[in-house]
Amino acid sequence: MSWEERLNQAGWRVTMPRRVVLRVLQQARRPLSPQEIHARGRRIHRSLGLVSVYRALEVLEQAGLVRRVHREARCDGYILASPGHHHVLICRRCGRAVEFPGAEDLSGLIAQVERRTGFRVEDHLLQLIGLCAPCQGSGPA
Amino acid sequence: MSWEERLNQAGWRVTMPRRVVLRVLQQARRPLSPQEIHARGRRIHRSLGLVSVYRALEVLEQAGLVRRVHREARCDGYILASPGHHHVLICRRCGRAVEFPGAEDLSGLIAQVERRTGFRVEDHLLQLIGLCAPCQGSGPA
DNA sequence: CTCTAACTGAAAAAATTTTTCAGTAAAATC
DNA sequence: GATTTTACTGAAAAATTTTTTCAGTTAGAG
Repeated sequence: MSWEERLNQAGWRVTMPRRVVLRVLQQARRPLSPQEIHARGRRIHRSLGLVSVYRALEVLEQAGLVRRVHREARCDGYILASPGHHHVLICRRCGRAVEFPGAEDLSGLIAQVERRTGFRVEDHLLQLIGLCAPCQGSGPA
Repeated sequence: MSWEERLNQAGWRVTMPRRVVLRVLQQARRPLSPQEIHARGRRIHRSLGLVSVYRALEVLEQAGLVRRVHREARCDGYILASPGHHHVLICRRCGRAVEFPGAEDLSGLIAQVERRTGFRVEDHLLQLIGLCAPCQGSGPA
C-alpha cells in the first residue's frame, strides 16, 4: 500500500504540503526542523507555508510516515540526575519519571549495531514509556 | 563530595538560583520545564528570574547534576519513519541519522525493569549517538 | 461536474528562548 | 573580617518558534 493510500484510508487527503514535506525528508541525510523542512520545501513548491509544514508533520507523524527525533537542543523537560545512569522510565498517565541503571544491558545491542553500521557508538538515550503501578488500575485517561 | 563542592571544583559558584532549581527538582515527581521550575522556584525565593533558571539548568546539566529528558512535546527534529522500527542512530559530527531494527533486543531489559519497578512498559525511545564510519577518520570537530 | 468539508497560506497572537546590560554577591586574597 | 575580583544576577528587549484565526481553495466523494 502506498503512502497516499495509507493517508486516504485513514481519512486524510493527499495534498501538496504533505507531498513536499515527505519528499524533503526522503532526500534529507539528517533530522530536519520544521524551519529547515520549510526552507527546502519552498525550493520544490514556492508557495508552501510554514504553518502547513507544522500541520503536515503532525498528520504524517500520526499516520506513522514520519518520526520525531529528540535532539539535544530544544527539548524542555528536566529531572534530577543520578550520576552514571542514563535511562529514564516515564509514566504516560501521571508523568512520574524514574531513572534506572542498566547501561551494560545495551552492550550486546550496541556491539551488534556497531558491527552492522560501522558507527562507533559513544552515548545513548533510552526512555521507556508506560504506566506506573498505581496508574495501571486507574483507566487510560 | 557534596554537589556544592562539585560545582566549586569545576569552577562554578554556588548561588541562590542554582540552589533553588536543584531543590525544586528534588521535590518534583515528574520532569519539569524551565517555566514550571521558575514558577515553583519563586515560591521558595520570590526574586528568582526566569533567565537564571535557564542559566542554572545549563550549568547544572554540564555538572551532571541534572538531566534533560526528551518528551513528546517540543522537540523539533524529524526523519522519515520506517514502519515498526523505533531506534535511531545519529552521528554527532555530520548529523546523519539512520534507523535500525531491534525492538526485540530490549525485551529482556524491559521485562527486568517491569519486574523491578512495577511499571508496565508500552513504548520506548532509544537513540544511539556516536560517529559514523566516514566521520571517524576526520577528527572530532 | 458538483459539492462539501478537509484543507491551504498569510497575518496575528502567543509562547519560548537568547541577548544585553547595569548592578550584585560568591569566594579567593589579604 | 575587610577587600577585591569577576562570575553571576534580574529585568528588559530582541529573537525565535509555535499556535490560532480567518477568508479562501481544492481533494475527492457522489
